[in-house]
Amino acid sequence: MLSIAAPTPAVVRVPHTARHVDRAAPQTAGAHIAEALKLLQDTLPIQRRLVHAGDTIYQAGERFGCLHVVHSGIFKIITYSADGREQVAGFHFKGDWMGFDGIANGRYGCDAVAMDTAEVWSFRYDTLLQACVEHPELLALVHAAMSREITRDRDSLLSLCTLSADARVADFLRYWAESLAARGLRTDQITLRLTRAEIGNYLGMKLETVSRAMSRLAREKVIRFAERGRRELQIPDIDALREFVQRSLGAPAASRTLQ
Amino acid sequence: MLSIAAPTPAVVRVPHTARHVDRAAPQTAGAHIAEALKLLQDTLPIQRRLVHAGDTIYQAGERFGCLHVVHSGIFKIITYSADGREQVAGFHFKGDWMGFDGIANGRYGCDAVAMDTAEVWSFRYDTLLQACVEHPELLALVHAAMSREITRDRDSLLSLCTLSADARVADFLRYWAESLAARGLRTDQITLRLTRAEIGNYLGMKLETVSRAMSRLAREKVIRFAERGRRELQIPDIDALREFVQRSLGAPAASRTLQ
DNA sequence: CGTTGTATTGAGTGGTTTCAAACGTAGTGG
DNA sequence: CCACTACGTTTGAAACCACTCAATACAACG
Repeated sequence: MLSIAAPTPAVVRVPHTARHVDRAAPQTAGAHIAEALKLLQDTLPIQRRLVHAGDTIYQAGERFGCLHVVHSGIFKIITYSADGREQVAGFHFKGDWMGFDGIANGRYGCDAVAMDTAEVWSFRYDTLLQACVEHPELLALVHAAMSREITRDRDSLLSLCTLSADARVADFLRYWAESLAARGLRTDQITLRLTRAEIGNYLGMKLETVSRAMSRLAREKVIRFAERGRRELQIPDIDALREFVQRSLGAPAASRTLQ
Repeated sequence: MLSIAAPTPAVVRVPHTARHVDRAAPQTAGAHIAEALKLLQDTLPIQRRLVHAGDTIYQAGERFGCLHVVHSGIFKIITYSADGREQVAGFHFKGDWMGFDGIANGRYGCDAVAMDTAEVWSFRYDTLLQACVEHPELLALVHAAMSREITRDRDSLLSLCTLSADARVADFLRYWAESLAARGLRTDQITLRLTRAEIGNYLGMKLETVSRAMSRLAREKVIRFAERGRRELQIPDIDALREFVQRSLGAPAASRTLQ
């Protein structure tokens, strides 16, 4: 009997809400990240690179040799299917690593593209491994980053599979705002450097659906559009986004749960 | 799975051992996996565990301490959202590692549940790290496994976001069959130890939709149901599944591409 | 043989997509 | 400065795919 449906966690579960809120404390926000970057700086030969919006750090199929850490800016990850479908697979903020997917078969499996002016630190994978022998903290850092990426991917999957279009957009904005907050960046006035089409691609819906969802979110005052264009928006209260997701879980064709 | 390039591994190779007889294999199928398991056996104190269908290896929230490698059987991974939604997030076959998600914050982020009688090898993470200092191949093994998991998660995302329900089911069956084939197991007669509800949960659709999709696949002779029940099925030709996916890409609401 | 859990199938509803038009913003050059 | 263009966004109406509800069928088990 596989009783999957028991929703009451037998063990202590760490809600992702708690994780991020901890780091979002005004002073300590981004503290780990700063430490991590410092550790890298102290133990490895770094190749710094400044890039502009649209520049690619690496491309799918390219020979793997380096791992990359975001020092500033935001990057998007794009994967391709064998038949050419393209998919925005994730985003990487300050302190995030990129390129892990290349380790297994010696070639990168996706593109990493800068979304604005950014700085990235690159390290040769083999020298990184060597340095890890003397500095175990370094290895711990890498493993934690990979672990987080796996967890994050699963969260995306969960959002995709269980939420309606509107809720998915809300959840995406929550994720984006929290990612910024965790790094001590402003969340009340954010500028998405993504088109509706890209957001839709990432969330598995069409651009019109994204647009409609955001209009609805604005109508319900969960987000607000800035004066300028519809590209920058304000998120007065991140919890309001969470509540919106909860609300939309009740009514519509949402419950894609087991049983 | 990118069509782009030949996968020549740049990572440290384990020397070929003469004896690695994986039962019923086209010679090389499952060869690395056998090697990997042997390496583990030779370098680490293993805790072997036999489990039955429904048994959990670890649960979300439980303190992280061990990594686990599937020696036989198939496991499913289940994640939960803060509000209790549950999500089948992936499957692990022979040679696959489980538990990476626990590294980052010291607690597992999901459940790992056996789908049939299975054997799992468990290792304490800290002793694994120690062994890696003397055996760099071991570290390469772990990193490759994490890397593959990240890539696999992205493939899931891509399938979810760009394929119709029917195509998603076909793609899932292709993935399942290939996972078996890669380990030298039979693919012409497979028994899914999943309910339609679980498949639907994994693929982001309802059980009825899964059922209808499979009926359609059977009608088009891409799959065949065995005499017994509708649980075991035959896949005469894996490429037929691939072609079905391609076919369904042309017509319907499929092109969720950018631009 | 009834019970239970799972699978199949149909009919109707509804959420997303599709198609289409209009609007806003930014950039360019007359 | 104002066309003019290009690109992205918004919004509407209709079509479609997947979901919901419901009934039936099937297999395993006590």
